[in-house]
Amino acid sequence: MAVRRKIDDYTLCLSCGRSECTERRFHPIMEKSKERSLKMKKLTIDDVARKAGVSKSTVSQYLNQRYQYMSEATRQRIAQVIEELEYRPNGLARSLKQNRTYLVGVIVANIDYNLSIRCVKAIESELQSRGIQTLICNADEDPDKERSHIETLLARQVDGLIVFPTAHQAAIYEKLNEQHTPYVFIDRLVEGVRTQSLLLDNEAAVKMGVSELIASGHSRIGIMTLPLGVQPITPRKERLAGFRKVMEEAGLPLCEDYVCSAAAADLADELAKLMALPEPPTAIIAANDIVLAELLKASNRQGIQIPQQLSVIGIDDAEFAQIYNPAVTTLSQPAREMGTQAAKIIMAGIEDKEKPVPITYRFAPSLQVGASVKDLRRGE
Amino acid sequence: MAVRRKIDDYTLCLSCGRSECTERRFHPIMEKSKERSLKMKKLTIDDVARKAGVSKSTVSQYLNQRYQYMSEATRQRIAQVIEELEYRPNGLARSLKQNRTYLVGVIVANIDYNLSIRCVKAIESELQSRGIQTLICNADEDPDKERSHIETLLARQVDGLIVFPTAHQAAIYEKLNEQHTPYVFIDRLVEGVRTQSLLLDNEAAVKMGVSELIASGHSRIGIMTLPLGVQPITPRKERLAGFRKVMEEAGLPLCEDYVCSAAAADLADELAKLMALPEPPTAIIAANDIVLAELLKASNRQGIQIPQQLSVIGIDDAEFAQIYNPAVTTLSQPAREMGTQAAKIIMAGIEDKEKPVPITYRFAPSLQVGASVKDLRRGE
DNA sequence: TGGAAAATAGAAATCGTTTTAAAAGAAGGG
DNA sequence: CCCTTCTTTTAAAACGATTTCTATTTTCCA
Repeated sequence: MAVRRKIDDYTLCLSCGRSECTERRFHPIMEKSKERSLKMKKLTIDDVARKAGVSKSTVSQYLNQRYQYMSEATRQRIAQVIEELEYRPNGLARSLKQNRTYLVGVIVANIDYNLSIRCVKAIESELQSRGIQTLICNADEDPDKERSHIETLLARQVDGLIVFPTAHQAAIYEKLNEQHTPYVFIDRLVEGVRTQSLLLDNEAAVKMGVSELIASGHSRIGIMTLPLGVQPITPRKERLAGFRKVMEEAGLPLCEDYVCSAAAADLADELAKLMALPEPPTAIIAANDIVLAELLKASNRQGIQIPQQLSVIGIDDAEFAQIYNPAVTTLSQPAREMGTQAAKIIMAGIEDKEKPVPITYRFAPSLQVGASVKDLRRGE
Repeated sequence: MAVRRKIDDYTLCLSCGRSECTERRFHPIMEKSKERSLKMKKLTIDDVARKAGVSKSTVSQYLNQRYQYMSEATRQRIAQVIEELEYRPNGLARSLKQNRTYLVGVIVANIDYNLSIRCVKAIESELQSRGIQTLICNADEDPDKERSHIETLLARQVDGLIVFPTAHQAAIYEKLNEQHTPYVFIDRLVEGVRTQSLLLDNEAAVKMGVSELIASGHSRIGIMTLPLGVQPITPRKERLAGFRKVMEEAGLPLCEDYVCSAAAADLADELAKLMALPEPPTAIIAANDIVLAELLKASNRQGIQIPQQLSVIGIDDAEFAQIYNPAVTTLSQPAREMGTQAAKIIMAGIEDKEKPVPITYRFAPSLQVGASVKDLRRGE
């Protein structure tokens, strides 16, 4: 044990419970540093200029790769000095003067959705390839946090914003329009705001799900979503509305008991109620990741066999859908593509300085066939 | 359908496949904006000063809440003008002058681990409560990306860095020490670098796992990890080494066939090989999220019954462990606490300007009992 | 060799703040 | 009524770059 506890000068083992550790657990011991006090002088462009024997304007030209303004010799000298000194220009000063930060802010409504993370990864990778850094903020479904993040990001002069909005705060976004800050919405819309948006074709997703169920002989189909609330979040609203419409189009009876919107914590109860009906549904569409998770957990606990007793189709990109036994059939979103496109659009907005026509891009879901749908026709 | 396609001026349905959409799918139509060209003049502190009839120094004092330098009347006047104009100070200029950005960079080795996200959420929330913004970067297990992220973040003058390192690039971090930029490691260590680090007590985790299995009568216990590689990543290395040690301490025979490190894609094969042994293990410890995911998927496909045929214990915080049927017993990390502490430590480094003594904090894992371990004693 | 054009270097203004030191005004005491 | 002593207010110098415009040097050609 001794070895493990000495990886560094001190290694306090929080699991050992020894009394000697307790006191200092979370109180890092500091020691005054002499060097720190005598203010570290930072390297500036002047230092480089002096050492290279040129003016700082020349160095600046070099930094911005305008080599036509200097002789080959100067160029090399500057390069060498920068190398030696390990000089790195101060991004703040640069951005201040250039009025460009090469920063794009991403505000995620809820980072717990797998979709968010997948989109963000795509956004980051696309932007990075263009030399832009991404500042990710999580609003945690709180409109106030969303607003405050926008304020902070603007104060930092970000070049653009990609937003998974939490609510319908049109006023904020109107202001962004006024000051010509490019922004796009992704996954969800904000009512009354004219800008570019990228979303799943939610109705198509529901339709594909229902079709799949019908093809397997189901007709008693239900849907579970999170609560709609006063300002319904786009995907929930569209998926629910889509469900009603699609069922009607398919000529299937829509039983209101089969349509349920409830908070995550209440979904288990709702499921129990559904299954206790004289005529329970034979299949349920889980309108998103979170609903699917609750649904699976609840059916484990309640001993509901999937798909023998209940067929399930999920919408979204939950990782666990593929891992669950049986694998859950889902309608997944082209998250990578959506993120990449969002990034491209925002870059167009930043670089072209032209006002884009508001467009809502709709992305097609794709069916990931699992084994969570029972084929009623063959009585499997 | 018509309604849905007109949420905004244009709504192109990417799922409908109509030929008319195809062309413009990803080519946002731009229109020249007249206003954009006549350069938006940004509101500055001068505008406020002029309108309030005071000097800009006074306004600046106001902005920094040093009200003792002005009369109550001026104070109110400035407040009002700022309100009217909706003036927001330029963060770049501020940071440049103050030599403080109120930005902390977080570099995540791999954002696909649930642990990463949970830590990041905790970090973000702790920092935000102190008025600090978090800039999250994903290194994607690529040391070059890690390095480049550090460079960019430093160029932006972040106040501190929280790093889930990808490899053992000591040199970079030495430089951080030299220039007195506070940073901490989390989840993994970098060999040869003296700083504060926060990690799971990996050995304790393995020990708890093995104990749990022994308590249920298992003795043929295996472990699966991702590849160790040339520069072994801390948790893998420690968990594997810990396993060997703990088995020995427990007086159990350690069969080398039961110890396997392989890439995610090869784990299914490895599992098949293990189960095909004349004496297959009765239990396996999955050393992290990814291994557990592959293990579960593979056993689904290979028809291996958990826990009847094989007991499983996972280390880490995979969401799907609780959702899987049966729920998987895991050793989970106190991610929230780790993140919060990392944030606190980095803030201490930033504010106290004192050099911390290098400490490696070890966090205790906790056992989440599921139903993935068969009790061999009762022949369950 | 003179002079114009091209190449190179440098001075100074600027970006939008903060901060310091000093000026101006008000109040109080003798 | 002048001199202190506070209280308010302001001017000016940073912060670390970029950029424009001018000055200097080279080069080249007649």
